[in-house]
Amino acid sequence: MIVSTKGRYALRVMVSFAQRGGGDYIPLKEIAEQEGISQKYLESIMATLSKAGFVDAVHGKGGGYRLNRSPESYTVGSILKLTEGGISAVSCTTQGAAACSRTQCCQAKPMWDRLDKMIDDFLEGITIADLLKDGQ
Amino acid sequence: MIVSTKGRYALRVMVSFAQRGGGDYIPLKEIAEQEGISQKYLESIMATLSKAGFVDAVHGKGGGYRLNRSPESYTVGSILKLTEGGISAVSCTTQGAAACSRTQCCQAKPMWDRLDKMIDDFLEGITIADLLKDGQ
DNA sequence: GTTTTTACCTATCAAATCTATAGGTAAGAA
DNA sequence: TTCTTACCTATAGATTTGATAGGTAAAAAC
Repeated sequence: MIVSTKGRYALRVMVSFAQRGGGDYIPLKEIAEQEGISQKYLESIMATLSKAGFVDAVHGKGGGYRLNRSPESYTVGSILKLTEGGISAVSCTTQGAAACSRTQCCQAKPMWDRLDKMIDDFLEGITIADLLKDGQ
Repeated sequence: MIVSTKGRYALRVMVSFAQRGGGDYIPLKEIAEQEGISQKYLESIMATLSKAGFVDAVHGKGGGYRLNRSPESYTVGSILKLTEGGISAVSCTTQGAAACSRTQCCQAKPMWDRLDKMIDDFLEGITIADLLKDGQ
C-alpha cells in the first residue's frame, strides 16, 4: 500500500477547503466533524500541512486553517509526499532508506525506478482542482 | 509501500530459478543461501508459490523446487499479486476490503482506480524473462 | 485582564502488519 | 532405516498505523 489514511485524509481535507473557496479560516473541529475524521488525529495532519506552508493557520476565534494558494497549484503528489513521507513502491527506492546491499546487481531495481517515476508523474499531474471537477 | 520483502524475495527467487535454467530441482536451502534470505522465511514464500502452481516441488534427496513454465510466462504482476495478496495503492481499492463508506461520493476514488490500473498494466507487462535481460 | 477559542506540542497506546524464528510432520530417495 | 527434502503450525520481536490524552501558547471577544 502506498497511501495510508494520513495521506488520504490530507487529500480529503484539502479538497474540502477548496470546495468552500478561499478567504475564511475554518476551524479544525469543523472539518473533522464534516469529514468524520478523529479531531485529534487530524490535528497532527494539519500540523504537517501547516509547517510545510501548504495552509495558513490562525489562532483564536475566527481562526482556523485555509489554503494559501489556488487549488490548481496543489498537486496530489506533493500532498502525499509530504504527509506520507514519500510514495515509493518499494523500500529499496525510498530516499534515505538503508541502501540495499544488492543495489549494484539487483535485476529488479531499474523496474522499481521506472515504476516509481510512473507513479510520481501520475500523481504530480493531478491537482486538487482536478479532484474537485470529479471524473478523474 | 506496495511491495514488501515477501514479494521482492519471491521475485528474486523466481529470477534465480530462471537464471539456472529449467530441469533440475533446487533445494530451498541452496536458494536461501545464495540469495542471503532466511531459510525459514523463504519456506513460507515457496509454499505460497508452490500451492499456486507457480513452481513444481519434489520431496527427498535430489528434490527441491523448479519453474514449470518458461520465464516469459511469469509476469511480475502475477507473482506480486500472489505473494503480496494484491498490489493496490490504497486500501479503499483493495478487493475484499471493507467498503469505504464514502465510496459513492469520494472525489478521489476514480483517481485511485486509474492509478491501480496503471500500476497493474505496468507490472503485468514485465516478465521474469525481461528481468533476466536486465535494463528493465 | 480575564475568558474563550483556536492552533500547537509531547507522550502514550492498541492494533495490525512485517519479518522472521522454532519445532515439528510427511514424503520420497539412497 | 536413514537422510534429505518439502510442508505445516505456532510464536515472537520490531515497526508502522491510527489514533487518544493532556497540556501550552496565541489571538480574538468580552
